[in-house]
Amino acid sequence: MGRAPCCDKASVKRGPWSPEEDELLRSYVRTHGAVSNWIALPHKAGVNRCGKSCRLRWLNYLRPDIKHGGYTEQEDLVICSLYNSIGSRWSIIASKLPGRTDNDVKNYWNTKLKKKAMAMHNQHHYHHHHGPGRATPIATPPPAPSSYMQPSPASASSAVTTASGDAYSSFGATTAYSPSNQAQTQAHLAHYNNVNAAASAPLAEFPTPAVASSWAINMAFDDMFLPELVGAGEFPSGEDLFGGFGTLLQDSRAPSTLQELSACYFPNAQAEMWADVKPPPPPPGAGLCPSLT
DNA sequence: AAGAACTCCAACCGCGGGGAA
DNA sequence: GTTCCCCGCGGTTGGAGTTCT
Repeated sequence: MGRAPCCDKASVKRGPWSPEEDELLRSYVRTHGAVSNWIALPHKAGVNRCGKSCRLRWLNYLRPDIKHGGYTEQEDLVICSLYNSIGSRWSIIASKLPGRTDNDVKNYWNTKLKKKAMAMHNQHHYHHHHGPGRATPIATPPPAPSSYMQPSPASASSAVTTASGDAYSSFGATTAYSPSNQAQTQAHLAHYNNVNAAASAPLAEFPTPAVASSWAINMAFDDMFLPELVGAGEFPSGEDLFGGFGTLLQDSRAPSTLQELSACYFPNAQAEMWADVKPPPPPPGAGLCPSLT
């Protein structure tokens, strides 16, 4: 026994919306404010459409704050990282991108971003298997700011620790930070600091969006841990955006969450972007990016 | 120039969750 | 506790537009 249809599909119009229909819906919402009953709306607004269709049209197209197209590299990163972290929870991902809708983000991912990620994944694999001498050149990542790389005593991951080439697996290297690789990490840090000391530009506390973007472009997408790249149907509970970091998240001492991690990568993002990703209260002195605070 | 192939995205569909009765 | 109804979500589709051959 199936579910009763929400409306009489035979008697309502379907397909693309006309400007007149858009205006009817827009003016109704403008007059009456937030819609409490979408099923009743078509009759009240004089639109011969299914209520669900009206809701979708409003949410995805007519809302005044909607942005279409023109995704920035920062938004790409947010989408990739959140997709990696939580999967195809488009409404949640879209909620972190002001002006974007779940449908828009989903379409963007399916039509463009996924291909971009796959292309970079393939490029990385070629580079990995054939060596740098034969590989399609992958641009050298820009220097990572030392503050990125400072491991936290209480919690850290390769996402913010290692500074080697693999360290550019910043969105999901699979090896978590551990005390045993701290020395190596510090060596990498020193290397990066030296490199940057030699450079004219001093290390910024965070990369500018442009630097962050190019950095993201150059990072190993292999390490982004995209589920389709690793053949994972579901995300194991211990795996998340930052690879083995998930296990750290399960550690009650570890205060870090996507919010905090994201804040490391997108320091200029609006605070409310991450507002509903609540970290557990950090113990004193603990934190993923203590040097950044 | 024309048809095929591909890309993009608005819209549809069915399902699950949650609140009200 | 159960049923009903609506909302919101994620997956999928259809078709317009664009690029390729």
